[in-house]
Amino acid sequence: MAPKELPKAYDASAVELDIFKQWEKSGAFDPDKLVKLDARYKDAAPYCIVLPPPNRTGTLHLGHAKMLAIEDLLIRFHRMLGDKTYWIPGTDHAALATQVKVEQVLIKEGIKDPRRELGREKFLEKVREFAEKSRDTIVAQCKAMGSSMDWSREKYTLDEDRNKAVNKVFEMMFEDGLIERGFRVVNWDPVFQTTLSDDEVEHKDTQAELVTFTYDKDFPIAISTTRPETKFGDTGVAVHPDDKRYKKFVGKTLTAVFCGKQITLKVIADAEVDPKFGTGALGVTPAHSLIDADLAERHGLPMVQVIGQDGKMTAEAGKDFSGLTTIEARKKIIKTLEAQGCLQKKESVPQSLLIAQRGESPVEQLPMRQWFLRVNKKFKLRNDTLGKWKKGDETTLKELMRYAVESKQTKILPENFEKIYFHWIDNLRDWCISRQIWFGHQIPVWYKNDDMKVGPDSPGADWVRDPDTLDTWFSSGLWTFSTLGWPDEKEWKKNRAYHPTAVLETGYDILFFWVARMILMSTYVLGEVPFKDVYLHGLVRDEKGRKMSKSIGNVLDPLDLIPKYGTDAVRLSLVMGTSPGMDQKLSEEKIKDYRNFTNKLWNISRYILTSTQLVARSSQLVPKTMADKWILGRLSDVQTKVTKLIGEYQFSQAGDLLREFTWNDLADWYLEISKVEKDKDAILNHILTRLIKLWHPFMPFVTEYIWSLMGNNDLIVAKWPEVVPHSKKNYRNFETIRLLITDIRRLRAEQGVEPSAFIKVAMVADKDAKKLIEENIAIVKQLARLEEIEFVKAVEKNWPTAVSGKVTVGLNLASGIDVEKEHEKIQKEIEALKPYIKSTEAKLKNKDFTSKAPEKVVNDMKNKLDEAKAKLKALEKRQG
RNA sequence: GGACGUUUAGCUCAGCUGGUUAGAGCGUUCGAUUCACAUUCGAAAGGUCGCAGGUUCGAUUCCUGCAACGUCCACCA
Repeated sequence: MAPKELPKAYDASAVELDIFKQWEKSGAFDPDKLVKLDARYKDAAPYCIVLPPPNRTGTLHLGHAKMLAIEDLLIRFHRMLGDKTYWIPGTDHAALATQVKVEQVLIKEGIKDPRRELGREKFLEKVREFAEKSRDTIVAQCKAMGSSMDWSREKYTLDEDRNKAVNKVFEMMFEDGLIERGFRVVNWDPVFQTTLSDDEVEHKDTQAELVTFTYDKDFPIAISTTRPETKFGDTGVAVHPDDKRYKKFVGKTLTAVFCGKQITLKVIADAEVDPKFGTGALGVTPAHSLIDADLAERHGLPMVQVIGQDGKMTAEAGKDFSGLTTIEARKKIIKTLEAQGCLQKKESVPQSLLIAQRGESPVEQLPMRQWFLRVNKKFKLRNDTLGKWKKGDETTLKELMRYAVESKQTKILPENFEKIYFHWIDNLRDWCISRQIWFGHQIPVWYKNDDMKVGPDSPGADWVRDPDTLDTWFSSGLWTFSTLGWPDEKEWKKNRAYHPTAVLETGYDILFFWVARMILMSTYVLGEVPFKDVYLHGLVRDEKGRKMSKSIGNVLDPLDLIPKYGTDAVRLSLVMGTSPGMDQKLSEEKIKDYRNFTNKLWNISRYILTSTQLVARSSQLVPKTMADKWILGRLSDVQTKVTKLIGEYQFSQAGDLLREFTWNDLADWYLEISKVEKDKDAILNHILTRLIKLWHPFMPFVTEYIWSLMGNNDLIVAKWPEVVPHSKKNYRNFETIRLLITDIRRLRAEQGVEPSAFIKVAMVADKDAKKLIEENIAIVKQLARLEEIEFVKAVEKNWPTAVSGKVTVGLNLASGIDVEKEHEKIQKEIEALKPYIKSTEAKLKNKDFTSKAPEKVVNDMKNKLDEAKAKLKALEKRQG
């Protein structure tokens, strides 16, 4: 397209698709092909990011879009800096989440109980089909966002290579005694019929009824509980060791008939019991409370399971209660106790109910035979680890996780999340890793009678495989190195340099689920951290700060926004005005603002392209005027700061600086100046070239398009502009001119002067100021719309006047002005100035201040005072 | 119960290790449409930096307490 024909408004949707295809074709996404594009990538430093793999549960939301925008920004920045960038794409099978989703879909389609009706293989077929479709959608969405990932090496948490990694790590951990099968109390989701890890269980504040009673009429100790139905499983009563009321019972074994069931209770003393709560005695239910299970273990109490996996009472509850739901049983028990006269008190208390993370179903704690990863167990390290331990040294997984962050080998941003991370680790319990769902990595263990063998392949004909699958986070934990080829020796060796990866960028909501588990896996398997930095972004919320959800109907879909405003605008709106770890309120209004900015950049480029001759890049750049020196100085300054800020993950600040330079300095001032001073082709091209590069990581599409219109190709691998030193003096001088022009414009607006009219002014200026103005006389005249500037000793009394710096300027208006009003206005300015001068003088007289404050601060203040005094003098002179 | 975060202009947010008379965008008000852009341009108004103490020559910035809002964690049954 010839530049003259460029459309007035940038049409993102008309160009984005082609640009993306061009990038893909160029090979810029592939670290091994980069060198073909530019030789500087030959021995370049590796820079690797793994994409937090989106769940294959449907489509991407704005949180994903934010993640993609930030990661692509980093990747593009580093690619331009000359790093060998490798951004690894992939998706997550998200075991339970996906299976549940598919089940819902199938139920909607009329299959009442999909798993039972279809059977494992057919059901899994449906899940895989759904997952495949999700994957296609996700990939398309990532591409629409402009993500420059290497699509030729896409990974999946459930593909064959990842399965090898999972099996291998399972075997290693089993061998080291870290993974073991055990009969323990676990979190059980009765709706989805599977175990859950502690992190998948949430607490919900509710009101519950706390009942106080004795097990039967003759029982000497009363206890309190919110869950009477579990009391069939009580095997002990715990009291505080110093509690005098119960001292005589401690160590004794009592019996009772609880609602028709004979139970045996050992009275134990444990410091964990709070003597002030309730009656000070606690009925211990080892099978249905993790806390009680701990107590029971300490005191050797047996476990009696009274609630089954279906959430109903078992035969252990006696024939009157077995088969009832827990709620039904609870009501009946209270009634029975009341009738027996055992009930002492009923009161409403706040209680935090355990519920499953997805869905609202309550979670039961049940004893079950499951697989556990032991985080507090000592084991012998297979590698030299984190520079602290040698191969063969003993430590625990918890220690590894803690030291990785403590030693700053992994830095978390924002820093306060480190505290939260440590707190989580310190309270971490063994991780239940087996799930009773079908979609996932099947546990690589085989059984034959009492024999057990670990490994993916069947040891023989009579052996049966464990039907359970692994917690989805087990495979996600390996993501940084499983995607780089581990455990395949050849692949891993090839990619070794990319690990530890540069940065993990993700939402703070999965710090524990994922970030911590990656640190666990990587330090255990490799002896090194998975990434050097963790950048945690905040959640994207609606304009009122609410979570986006389908039920509220406030969801903004990236796929709707992109065609409407352009990808660049969507990306900017997710990066600007945000800081790490802080939630962001996003409105469509904001996206529109950045669409406007995209268009501004487009028009700046359009103007330069259509009004200048393309200048060869090699041509010497000679700033001629003060304005030239000013804008180049500004550009240089912005380049330095933006480079530094992006390196520090301060994207919003970097973007703000760029925006200010682009819109304010360049468009509003320098381009207007260029219309007056002329002959700026070389300098304008120089600025545009750099500007487009600096913006590229933020808004890749429009910049790449402009780049092509400038007759170049592959901005994506262009060299990040190097910083040229500059003198600050030049542009400080020019600021004086800008200030003067703004003052005149304000005076004109105040006086209602016809904006297009050229008027006469008089100025009072000292020698230096006069020289400065004369040097820039054409600019001042044009931008302030002046017909004539007369330098005088004093401005006529009835002319509207402004004092800026050392210059006093007055408008010579043909029609009369409101002298009274003018006088008042200036008087007001004088009155505002006086207290400032007074307080500043006082500060400067204070010896404590002048002796203790840094010299620069004192000097700056002196200068300010001088300026203020000069201004006051000029104003007072004006008033007569 | 513990921990963390937030509180700055009508709205959304900057303000990094304390140092000018606290900034930006949006919105508002006034004005402008041949001449890159009305997805625009010029100008203006608008803040006792949540409250109370403390440290300091100096506090929006550091410390303590309080309040409101939010988040995470948690074995008071």
